[in-house]
Parts: sequence; C-alpha cells; structure tokens
Amino acid sequence: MEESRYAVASKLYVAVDCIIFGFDDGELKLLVFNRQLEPLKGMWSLIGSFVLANESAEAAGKRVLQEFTGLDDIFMEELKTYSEVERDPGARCISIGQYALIRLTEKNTNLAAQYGAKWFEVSKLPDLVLDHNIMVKDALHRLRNVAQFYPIGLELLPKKFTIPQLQRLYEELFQKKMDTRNFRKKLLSLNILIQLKEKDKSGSKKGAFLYEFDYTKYRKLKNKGFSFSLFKI
Amino acid sequence: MEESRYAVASKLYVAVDCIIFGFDDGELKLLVFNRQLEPLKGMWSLIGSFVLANESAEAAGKRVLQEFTGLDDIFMEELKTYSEVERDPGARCISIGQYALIRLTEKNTNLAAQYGAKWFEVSKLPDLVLDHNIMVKDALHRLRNVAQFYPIGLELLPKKFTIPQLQRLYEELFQKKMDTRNFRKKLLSLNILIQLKEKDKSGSKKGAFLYEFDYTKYRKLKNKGFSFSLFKI
DNA sequence: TATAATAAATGTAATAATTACATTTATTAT
DNA sequence: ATAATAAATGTAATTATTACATTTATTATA
Repeated sequence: MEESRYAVASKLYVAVDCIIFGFDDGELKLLVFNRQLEPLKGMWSLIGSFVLANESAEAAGKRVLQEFTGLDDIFMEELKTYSEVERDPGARCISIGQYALIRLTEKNTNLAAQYGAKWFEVSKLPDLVLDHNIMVKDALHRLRNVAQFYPIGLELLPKKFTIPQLQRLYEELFQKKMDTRNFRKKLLSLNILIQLKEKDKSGSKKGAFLYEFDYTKYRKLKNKGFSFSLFKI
Repeated sequence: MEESRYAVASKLYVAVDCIIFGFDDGELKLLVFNRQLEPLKGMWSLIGSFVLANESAEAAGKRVLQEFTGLDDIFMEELKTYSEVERDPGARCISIGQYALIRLTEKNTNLAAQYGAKWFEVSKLPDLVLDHNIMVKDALHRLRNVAQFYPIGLELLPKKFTIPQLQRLYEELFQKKMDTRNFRKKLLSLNILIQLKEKDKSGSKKGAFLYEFDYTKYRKLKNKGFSFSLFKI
C-alpha cells in the first residue's frame, strides 16, 4: 500500500506496560516503579515504555524487562490493549499490557531496587498512575484463569522447590486453602515433577523434598491444557 | 503528564482487524472482504480500520462490524496485537486483532455482500493480505481453546437450535467426531439448555427438538469455566 | 395403508477422577 | 529421651467419563 492511503488516519502513541509478577515468602508480588522524574514524581507506576519505530511491542516489553531485571529470558505474554481515548491525560496514547512472571533472586531484586522499583505484595498494592491498577486486576484475573487450566509455577518458583511451596503458590493465587493429600496426588499425577534426593530444611525440621519441573512435559501440558480441580468451585 | 514527555517518542498508525466467525450449514465460516479499491484491488483481506483519534480500539472494531453487518450487539473480543515492524510494507502500522462471533442471517449476509465481503469456509480460505492469515490461525486457536473450557454456541447458532446442530459446531471446530450419547449427556448436564416444544424437521424425518440457551446460566458458566471432555485428548 | 428410509433419541456398565478426611514420619532443639 | 514441627501418606465414597448399539418418530413411497 502506498503511504498516501495512511495519511488520512492519525497516528497514536503506542506504549507497553509490564505487569510483572513474582512469588516469594509465600506471597504473590508485583514489581512497580517509583517515578523519580517529574511529572508525577513519586507516583507508583507499572514499568513501561513507548514502542519505538524500529521495534515490535514484544521487543519493547522485553527491552524494558531486561533493563529493570537484567534478565532476558522472561516469560511474558500479551494481556490486552488499553485504548480508551481519555486514559492518559497527557496525550492520546494506547498501551499494550503485557504480563510477565519472574523467578525472584537477590540479583534481580537488587537491580530493580537501583531503578527505583519495588516488589509489593499484590494484596497491598499502592495506587498506581493512570489505569495501571486496572491492568493489574486484569492480569491477576488472567493468571488465575491460566492456572485453572494450565500448569503454573515453573516461571515463578525457584528451579528447585518443594511441593508445599507450590501449594502455597496456588493457595495464594486462588485465595483458598487446599488439602495437602489431594494437592500432592493431583500434582504428581500430572507427571511434570521430578523428585530430587535433596531436601529443603528451611521450612521444617523434617524437611521437604525438593522437586524440579520436567520442562518438556510441562510445556506439553501447557499446550494442551487440563482441568485443575483441587477444590469445588 | 505534559505533552513534551511524549514528543520524543514516535507515533504509529494503529488499526484494528476483525476476524469474524459464523456457523452455517455445519460449516465454520469466516467473513472476508474483497478490496474494491486500489491499491491491492481484488485481494482478500480481513475487515479493519484505523483507530481514530476520538475512539477506542474496541469502538473502532464495533464500528467496522456495524458497518459490514448492520449489527451492533456482536460478540467481539480482543485477540492480540500484531506489531512486527515490517508487517505492513505501506507504513509502520500495528494492528489489534479482534475476533467476533456472529449469528448468520439472510439480512446480515446480504449486507456483507453489498460491501464486497464474502463468507468462506474456514478450511477453504483464500490468501489474505499482510499477516491476516496468521491472525485467522491465531483466532481459530483461541476459539478452540475457549471452547475447551467455556461453553460456546450462543453467539454462533440461531436462537433456536438443535443438539445435533450444536454437536456439529463442536465437531467442526475440533475436527473430531463425537459420540452423540455422551455429547448430549454432557451438554444437558451443564444446565444451560432449555428444551422447547417445537422440532426442527429440516434435518430429518423424525425432527430434532429445538433448544435455547439459558442466557443467565450460560454467562455464569462462561465466567467460571469448566472442563469440556468429550473425547480423550 | 404398509414399508422403507432416515436421523434423533436413549441406557448402561466399566473405568477413572475427585472428594473428604486423620495419622504417622523425619528431623531438630531442648 | 522428649517435645515440637511441618511433611508425607491411604482409603473409601462419590462423581464424571468413557465405550458402545438399539429403538423411536416421522416422511416418502410402494
């Protein structure tokens, strides 16, 4: 098509905003950024960026994630676009929400802190700029939805984790206590866990066996989906 | 925020493209548009539009759907954005894919035809412009995914439909034959169907009872999801 | 008016998954 | 040796899924 066809339409600012989840201490957390520049200095905000002329939205999201966490292999998926005319009083700007799941480490936590970013418990989030609180709500909703039909955990938990830890992730996400016997039975039946010889003794005197995900089987299950029934709806 | 902040970023063209599904004659169909203007005259394309300065992406999608079908209460959901730098050789343009499900009627079919649009069987789609074939593939994938965990049919079938018709929709979507006894049993167990006194005799001598969806229950089930198991995966 | 043809409608037994529920085990600290 | 703690385990009852073949209602035709 020729450029002239397009000339009649107006161009818009296009941004990405990342809704970044982590899991630590039995708590689901979200990384938010404290603006250190005017305008809106001191306000909390999701981490985002404009989509530049020479990059895709996905690339923009990855760029921002890399910058704030130092990681370049982060799980990230598009959530939805936010395009209400008045959503940004500064200028007409649509934003593509992307949610990301990251494995918290000391290293990436420190880097984030340097950038003025902070991990908040999802249940204790401050007010965020613009429509960012809505984005978080939508992302949480999506995450719950995903976890209902697809395995979750590989991206959020440390490489080696215990079954009680995994259960806490599910309980936190769904805000429900689950039965340990049934949880264990179901998770093991999925055939995506590899039991290690080691134990993690930080949580109890007895210690809990460490597990790893079987990456290949995890991916397969994530492709086909299943019904994750751990409690009556 | 002040306009100056934004001045450094470049603006992009933002479009929506609608992936419009219908179901008729036991076939899943897609509405595509034959460009009647240069450039690319005669090429098949999804129906789309630029997002205008004074409307949201959702509004742009609804506007286009209304124009081509005369309907203003169409089920439409965002699929994903397409933002590869080179996706449109005419100019840098991102597109928000939206998929829609419509109930085919003579009236809206005629209107579409007036606009040079045509319903193709999904399995016999022509080549489409740009990345539109990919959008269709993604939308089909999404539709299958949705149908695996949520009820489907209300938006695609006529208000009154038979169970065999509904089964054909599922069989078509998943490209699998299903057992009529199990299908019926499962669907009825969901409690979203209301049996009418009338029969549709167009398909057989015996005739099949017509049903309607119980809209409220359908919506509830769509909110919470379920596991739709009609065949072994 | 009996018969053939056709798709719709139905039932059941075997298997698998989910649910509800309480005790024992391994370890550390005292 | 004992107490304390979270981890790990088993089972029976219920519910859902699967596999599979015959009967039924109706129309068209012989």
